[in-house]
Amino acid sequence: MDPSRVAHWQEAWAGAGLARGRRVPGHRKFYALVAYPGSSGFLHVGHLRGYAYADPLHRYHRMLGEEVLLPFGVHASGLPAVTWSRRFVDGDPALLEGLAERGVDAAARARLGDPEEAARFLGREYLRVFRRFGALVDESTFLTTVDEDYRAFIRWQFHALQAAGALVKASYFSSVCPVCGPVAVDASETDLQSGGDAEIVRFTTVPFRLDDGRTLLAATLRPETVFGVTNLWVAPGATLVVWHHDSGTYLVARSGAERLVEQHGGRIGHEVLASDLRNHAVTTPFLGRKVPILENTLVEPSLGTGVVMSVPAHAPADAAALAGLTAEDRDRLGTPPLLIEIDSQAALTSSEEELRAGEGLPAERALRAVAGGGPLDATTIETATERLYRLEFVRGRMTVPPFAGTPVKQAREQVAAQLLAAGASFELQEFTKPVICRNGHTVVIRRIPEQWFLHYSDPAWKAETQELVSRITTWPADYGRELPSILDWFGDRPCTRRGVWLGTRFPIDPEWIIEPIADSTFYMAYFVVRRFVHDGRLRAEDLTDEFFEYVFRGRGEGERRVDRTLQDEVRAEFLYWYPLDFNIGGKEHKRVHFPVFLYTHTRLLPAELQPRGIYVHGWITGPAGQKISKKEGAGKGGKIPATDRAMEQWGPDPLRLYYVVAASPSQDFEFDASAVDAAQIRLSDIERLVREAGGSGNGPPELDAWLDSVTHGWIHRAREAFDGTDLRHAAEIIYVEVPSLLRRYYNRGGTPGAASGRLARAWTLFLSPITPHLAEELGEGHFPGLVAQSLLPTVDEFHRSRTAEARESFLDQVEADLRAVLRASEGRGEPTSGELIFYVAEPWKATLESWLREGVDRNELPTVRDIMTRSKDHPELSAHRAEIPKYVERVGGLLRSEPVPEGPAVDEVATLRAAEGYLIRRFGFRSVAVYRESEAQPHDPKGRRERARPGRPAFFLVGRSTPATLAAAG
RNA sequence: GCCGGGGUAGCCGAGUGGCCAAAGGCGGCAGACUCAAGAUCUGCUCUCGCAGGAGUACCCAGGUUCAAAUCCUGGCCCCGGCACCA
Repeated sequence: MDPSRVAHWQEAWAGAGLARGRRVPGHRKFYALVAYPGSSGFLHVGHLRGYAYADPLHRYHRMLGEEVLLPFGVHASGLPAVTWSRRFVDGDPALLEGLAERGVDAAARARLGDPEEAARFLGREYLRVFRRFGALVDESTFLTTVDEDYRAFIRWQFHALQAAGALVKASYFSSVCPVCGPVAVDASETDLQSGGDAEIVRFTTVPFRLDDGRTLLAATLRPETVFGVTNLWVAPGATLVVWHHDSGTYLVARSGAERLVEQHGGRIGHEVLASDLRNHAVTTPFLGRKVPILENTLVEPSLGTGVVMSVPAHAPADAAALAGLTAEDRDRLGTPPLLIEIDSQAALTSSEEELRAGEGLPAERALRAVAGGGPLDATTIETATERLYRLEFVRGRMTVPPFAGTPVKQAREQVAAQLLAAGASFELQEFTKPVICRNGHTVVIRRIPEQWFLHYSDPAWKAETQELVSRITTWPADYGRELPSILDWFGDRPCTRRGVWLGTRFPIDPEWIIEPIADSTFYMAYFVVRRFVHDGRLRAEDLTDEFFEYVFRGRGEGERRVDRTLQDEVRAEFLYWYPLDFNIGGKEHKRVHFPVFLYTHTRLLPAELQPRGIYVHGWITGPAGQKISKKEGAGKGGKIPATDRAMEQWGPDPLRLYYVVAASPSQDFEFDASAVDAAQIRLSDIERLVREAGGSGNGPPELDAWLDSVTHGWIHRAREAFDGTDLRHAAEIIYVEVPSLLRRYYNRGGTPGAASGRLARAWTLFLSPITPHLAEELGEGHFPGLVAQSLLPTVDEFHRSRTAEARESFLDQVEADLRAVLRASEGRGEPTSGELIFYVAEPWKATLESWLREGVDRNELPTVRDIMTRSKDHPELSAHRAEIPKYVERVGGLLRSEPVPEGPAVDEVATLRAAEGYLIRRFGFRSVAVYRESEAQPHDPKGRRERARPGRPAFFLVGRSTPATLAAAG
């Protein structure tokens, strides 16, 4: 189609007010949305995927005569808009180029230094892109989460949650930049310069008392090995510091002390040289043994506390370090105690067995297994450690009292708990690598003493949400099975932050700003209200708690200042659109957004207003499956085109079809321009087929009947697919199957006429949900209004003829058989033309096959003897007694793997005769003759007629090489 | 480790007990059209086959079944999430 027509149709839809959701009492409605995007940069084609599902679904429902609403907003909360705005101010070249491409003028640019304005700008930009993609978004819903009315809504939401007991206060560990405030440490590095992939490790610190009352704190991930400590390690020449906490005096390395202060308070005192401790001994917890403090180059003072427990029996690094000790020191250690043994019953993998081979301490054996006779370098030690830790953690049991027999997994927790309970032990969290914030500061983990949480661990709330999960529909269904375990793990989440974020001030304590995830859990309800604000019928100051309590929950009298009937109207509107039919979002939402969305709804609304469905889609990735982000994706020359470039190159319809068909919705897929090309070609092919299909004449009646009948079939299946939100399957029917049906109609001798015109009309309508522009173009002049606002055809408009379908299936089978024979001979370079003679099976064979089929269904093939006996009562069979045994032998085994025949019997002779011309055209035969088996003898030099089966006529290709003639020629 | 999902033809990717030698796309081959290229259309694209068939095949090894890509057991390998991240 002419690309310039795209804008024309988009204007036509706008002009008809199609996108505007209307409440029509008595009409069914469909309300679904795409989880709103964050305002972090320009979109690339990957971001269109959600709308590639949402818009077709809405269009489908609209064409069922339902009222539909597809809202749009932008999630401006948090840091992304702040960062983007700062990048603008800093003159980021890619960003400026993006602005230039979009023709953003100086006046508009002047506002972008304000993060809130930047968020609004990006929101309008996204809206423009989605509109250009053909999505019918109701723009009266458009909002950002930093609009005043939205903030009023969020304030109500938090008051309501508090009243419902959903907010609690507790202390909390958070990643914080000491200068800029809290940051999110995650791979997207939205808030960070580097270190987004850092993980948090939780050390247990184990206290070892010196005789003078001071305590060394060793940091460990394996507190259960405290029973096997032979000594402590510190770095050679290390300097420790004193950490004063409550009444305790602890010795640790400086960076560890700094972390302890962040996480547990206290203060750092004077320095202590580790060499001064050289001749001291410390007392181990639990056992009270005296062990020495030794130096070891493997100790990294910046990790943990810089003090390490040595457990030579189970830690390869410690075992390896023994070799470096003087004989005198080694004597002081004594024999390393064994604490853990591997369950002898456990079935070990070969790699696990390998670790245990040989003699000596477990750590020594592991070292030998990994080193294989080679040197004990750092990598070897690390690998041995990793493998032994895993083995003992999974399969090991403690051998020392009081934990003898306890699995290591449990012992670890119990030891840590007992140490903590005894005091003088602390949990110490740290990153596995340095994390640097956007402004270049090192991010730390800090304890925040008074933090507000959403109390998602509340058993009653969780149970209610689980109950909701059991009722909702998810796509893919796997996600529904996964959700209960996600909720199981779901704990309290902090819902406020401090820092330079965008968001809404926490109404209970305005010092805080509500955290971005927490302010985007219930906005689906607010979109309905937003339309009234947009239309000027409500003002932000009207939106009080009383107002929302009434509108969303029917409680109280509402807000006095707002007109009563207006308030009732808003309430009615809310009750009309709710419950939400689908929340559509990328798979990144599976573990946070979707769960909290469900949580919030269960707490705020009654059962009948709970969401009905969640639709999860995968990502569009760059080459090699790389996730693409907004900041890198749209760059020049990349494989992932910017949205505008893609729309110019292909237009929206090929992209929309590509998205729907390219992969299952839940799959990620790599953007592939050549596949969009293919979609475009397919669409122009379809356009031609539809345009050529019109006409008034009739084709051969049996073919027209077939075309109507298969149209009945595909309409039924396409509707079913849409109803089940299986857009991909629907698209396969509409864009792959229908054209091939129409082509077959023509191939078989149908001509453009009334029948193909009926199909084309129905087809045009079904093209509309996924490729709406093309559908309008094809429907222009053929429908009273726009195609997009027409009703889809029903199956009743097309008569189903099983006879016609059976006839064509029969012919299909005949063709397949012919092709198989021709293919074999083509390979020998034989000519394909000649005379074709059919021999149609006699009815007695059908009777015989039905008997055999009965046997197959009972899973016991009748014997020839049974058949012969039974045939005595059937004259038409007994006349062929001589042929029966051979036939049974040949066909009996085949039946099992053949489909059960269905549909009415076909008049094979008449059908083949009617298809003579077709077969001549298609295969290039000189002539085609059809005989009943019984009359065929004079025309059957090779005795082929015996092969005839019901539905599978025998045939003979006259004038072809045969073994006999070949032999004669040779 | 825990939870979840996987390993399908040259590639991507459908497919959950028989209609599966396996949709669709890409790539490849042949033919048509064309001065030619491109585009488009048609057919083919595991192996063998002097007749509509046979053999082998959906990570590997076993098993259940009349029948397995599909169910079960074991193994090897891969991916995602694991908590505050929109």
